[in-house]
Amino acid sequence: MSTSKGLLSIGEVASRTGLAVSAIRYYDDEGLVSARRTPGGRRMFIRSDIRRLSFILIAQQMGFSLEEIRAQLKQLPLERTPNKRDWEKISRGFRAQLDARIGMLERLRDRLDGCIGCGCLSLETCKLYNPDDRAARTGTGPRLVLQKSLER
Amino acid sequence: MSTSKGLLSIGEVASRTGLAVSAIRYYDDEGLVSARRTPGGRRMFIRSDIRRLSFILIAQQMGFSLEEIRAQLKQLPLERTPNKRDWEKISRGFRAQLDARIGMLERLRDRLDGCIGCGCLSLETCKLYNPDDRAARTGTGPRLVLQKSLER
DNA sequence: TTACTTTCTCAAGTGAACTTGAGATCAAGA
DNA sequence: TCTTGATCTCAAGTTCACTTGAGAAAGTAA
Repeated sequence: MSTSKGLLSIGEVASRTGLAVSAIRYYDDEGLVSARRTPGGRRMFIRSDIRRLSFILIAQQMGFSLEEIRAQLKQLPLERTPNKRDWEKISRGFRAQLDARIGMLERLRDRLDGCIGCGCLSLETCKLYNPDDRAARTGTGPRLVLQKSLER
Repeated sequence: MSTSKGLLSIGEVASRTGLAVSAIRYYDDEGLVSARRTPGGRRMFIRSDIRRLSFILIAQQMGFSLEEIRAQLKQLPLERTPNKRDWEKISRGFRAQLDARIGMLERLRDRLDGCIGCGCLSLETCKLYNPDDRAARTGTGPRLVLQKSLER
């Protein structure tokens, strides 16, 4: 399967990462990884692409969109194999975002304790509604007018 | 606007919750709320529907899908106005899920500290990959084969 | 009654993140 | 060389959570 240069076929990458072949092709099209090609036109991956794809998986599980992930990955060099320092740089920004997300959920939980229990849940008075939460929304969901002004 | 019976029009509910009229109609179609109708066919909401819709908003912000939210809301009575005890029941299940989600992110963060820093991120050896995370995935994303067997 | 606003239904469109299918080509073993 | 399996491209389909648009009917204020 793997050639003399240690490159990996898409099938091999798929079985090592657990991703579907179609998903990997999609990420390649979207520029989240960039596969080389054989003279015949087949994608060939370097070993560190597995790490790249793994990063995508983990980040998705945390709730990041591919767009956000793309932004993080831009810090990695495409030519040379990323080294420990490269990954550490990403890791820090990543960790910060993760902390923020955890903090948001914790604040929400705390407010929940004092709030749903009391049965109020009324928009005007309830502390559950504050811009903090709304700004942090990810993915689809009702488009609040308020949200517009909070987009960065 | 509001009739003698204290019912609310869809426009009024929209302005009180911050939701778009179209979103409220959608939730009604999906059975997340159930509006009564005037003889003319217009939706009319009872006051506790505002609380219901507020719940939907909060739950979405926490990352729950409408399907999961629907499941939680099934515990509420549709006929009578839900009382404090009704809401408390939901709140407990809700709080438990929230704790689980926070716990998951925290475990991820802890592993991240020892893992991305080291630069391994290799699927075979990396502790970042375990069924715990995969089972908890929400929304779209790569469909892992593994995930199938973990769906409940 | 007229005018105007709000709401109605139904069909179709949107964006994210892929998957599926068709038909063709590439690469490797018997 | 032949056959088989992996891979290719490109277009179209899928799910979620809605939004948009068109055309019609309901309610309300003057």
